[in-house]
Amino acid sequence: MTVTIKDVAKRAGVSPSTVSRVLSGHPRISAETSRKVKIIMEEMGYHPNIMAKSLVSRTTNSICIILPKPAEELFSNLFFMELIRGIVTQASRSGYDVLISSGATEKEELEAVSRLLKGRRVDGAILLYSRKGDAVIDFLKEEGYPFVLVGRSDKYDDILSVDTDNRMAAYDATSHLISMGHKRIGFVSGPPNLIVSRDRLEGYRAAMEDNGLELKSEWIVEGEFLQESGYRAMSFFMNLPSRPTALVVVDDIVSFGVLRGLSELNYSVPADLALVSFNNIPLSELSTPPISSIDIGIYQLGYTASQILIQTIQKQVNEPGGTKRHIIPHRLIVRESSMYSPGGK
Amino acid sequence: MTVTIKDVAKRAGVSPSTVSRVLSGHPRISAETSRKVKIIMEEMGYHPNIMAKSLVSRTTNSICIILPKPAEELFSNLFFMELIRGIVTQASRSGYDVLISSGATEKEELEAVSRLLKGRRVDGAILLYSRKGDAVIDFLKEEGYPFVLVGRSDKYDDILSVDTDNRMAAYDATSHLISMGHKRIGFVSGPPNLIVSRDRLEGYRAAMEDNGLELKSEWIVEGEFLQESGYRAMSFFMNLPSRPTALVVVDDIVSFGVLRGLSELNYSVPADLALVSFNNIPLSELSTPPISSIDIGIYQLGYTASQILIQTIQKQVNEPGGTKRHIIPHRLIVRESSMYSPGGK
DNA sequence: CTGTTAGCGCATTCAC
DNA sequence: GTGAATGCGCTAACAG
Repeated sequence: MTVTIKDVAKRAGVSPSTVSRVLSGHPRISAETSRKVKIIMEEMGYHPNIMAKSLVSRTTNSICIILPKPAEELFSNLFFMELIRGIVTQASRSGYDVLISSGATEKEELEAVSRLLKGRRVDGAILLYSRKGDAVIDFLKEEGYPFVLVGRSDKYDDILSVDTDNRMAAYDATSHLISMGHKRIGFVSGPPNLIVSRDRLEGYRAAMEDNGLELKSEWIVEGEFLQESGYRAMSFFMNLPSRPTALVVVDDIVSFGVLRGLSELNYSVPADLALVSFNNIPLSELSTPPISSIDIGIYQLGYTASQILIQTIQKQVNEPGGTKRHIIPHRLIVRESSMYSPGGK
Repeated sequence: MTVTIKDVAKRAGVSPSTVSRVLSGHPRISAETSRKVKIIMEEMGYHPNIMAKSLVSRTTNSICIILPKPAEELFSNLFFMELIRGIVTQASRSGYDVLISSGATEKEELEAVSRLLKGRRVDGAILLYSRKGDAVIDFLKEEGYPFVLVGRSDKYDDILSVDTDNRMAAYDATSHLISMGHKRIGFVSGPPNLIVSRDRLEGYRAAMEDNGLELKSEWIVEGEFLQESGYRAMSFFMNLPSRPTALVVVDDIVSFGVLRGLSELNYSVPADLALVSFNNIPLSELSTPPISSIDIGIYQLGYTASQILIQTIQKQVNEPGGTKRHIIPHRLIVRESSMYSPGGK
């Protein structure tokens, strides 16, 4: 049923090697033979067997994406799909296929990665998250497989990664609120075991300190990347004796919860509480009021991750001089949720 | 560097065939040999080469997902990611890998599918959309490759597919509005070349007719699966001499645009215009007001698609008696956007 | 320029 | 029960 090189060769009256040479665009081949073989391949509907090719070339022309397991519902959907789009687009352009993998537990995740890399099904991997003390990173680094991390590792400084400068992004977001005249600014954070939560919190702290503003621990709450987290935080914040007039929120989705919470408590945004969050998902401009957000270029993050991974794979050699950590620039999109100066200015 | 069966065999003092037999759980093998070999495999860190395995077994244990090319921004993100999650989860459980593919144009898409299937890199494919007259479907059907369509084909009745009963779903949504006392009901549709748009429109029409309600062509607008479509539709609808009091909207995302449009025109939902839409994305309950929506079980759609594809692949034989079209049940989630009866009831 | 040979790592015949 | 041989489809040396 399947048409092989051998079949084509027989039909064309040449040797299999010749056909193979035509396929790979070998230089030392007569133009006429090449043309003839190509026509016959077309006629017979020849398609190279990718597996056989990989087996002998010891390279698969494909990479894999490791989806994190947890139930980060909303966050995952919007954020990861955009990331995946970037990765798949770039990989396609470079002639690479993308394999998606996930595991129910961290152990399963590791098994999947191990099977894929050690079984030589893929040439490299992209990790879409950065937890504290991640076993998958340890494995990949130890075994020396090409991989890139979207995010930052707290353990290793010398691994390939693509990231937002989250510290600076949070600094910028906070500074914006300060420049609007806010002095009491709170922070709604994400899960403390994610590096991104910690980096953003740190940036917020730095901005507050640099501007000589008070930093109250009760103005900082931790939660998930879920709207519920923002929702719950509100009943807490608004009952504080000295409540903040503005909030930096770790993710747009959480902001949606914040908005809902405030509306139920009959507070209005931005008059009672101004808001800036992160990621600038498309829906943040559709909420009432539209949310100010730091755009981190998610698609670009994915696109770049794929690019540097494939470069690394093709280079073989790990040149020690290369940049390991790639930063995608962010920018603040100011919308209605932060357009208010307290103190009646 | 790589450990092969041969290496293990040499170290264990047995033949490669024996090791292979242990690997595949062959029955005629002495318990002791089996144990010994397994230990050595563990010690040496043996991992089967997936490519070599596929080459000889003529099966890859992987399937591919074809992402549609267009820029269906929001729709894609939320909807497809959920679908993918369902597919990947089920495939993993069945021991299958999932490959994601897309093309910039329909031609590229076809090339990718062809390369993957004909090149024997995957055993089957899942199509995530259903356009009118899709060339990819023609190809897959003609060549006899296992595939399943998430959606419905207008051309073939006998292909494997997983779908919502969109006609009935729209009928239900419309009936709900009618039962609330609405008589002038409009419909905001999606791209007319997508089957889903047409099915939902048809269900709306049927419900209107069955209830003896007038069906005005100016109450129906077509657009994209984007919030802009809903936004634009509003300035049109609300300027109609006899404007509808309720709307069935083809997708939640479009409803977001509708809400924004109405709020800018100073109309309120549901008092001035009641709303029901489809897909029940997580954010539909977060908007103000929360949107009534038909939940179509997106994750389930993906999960089922993967399941029947893999079943088909493993069965080899296409038993003619089997069900080709699988319907995932939907249900209406009533929220504030439709909780209003016109005429002051 | 072209043909011959020898594997890539594995599974599946056969023999014994 | 186990070992030896053969081939999956292809590429990469070798020779000419």
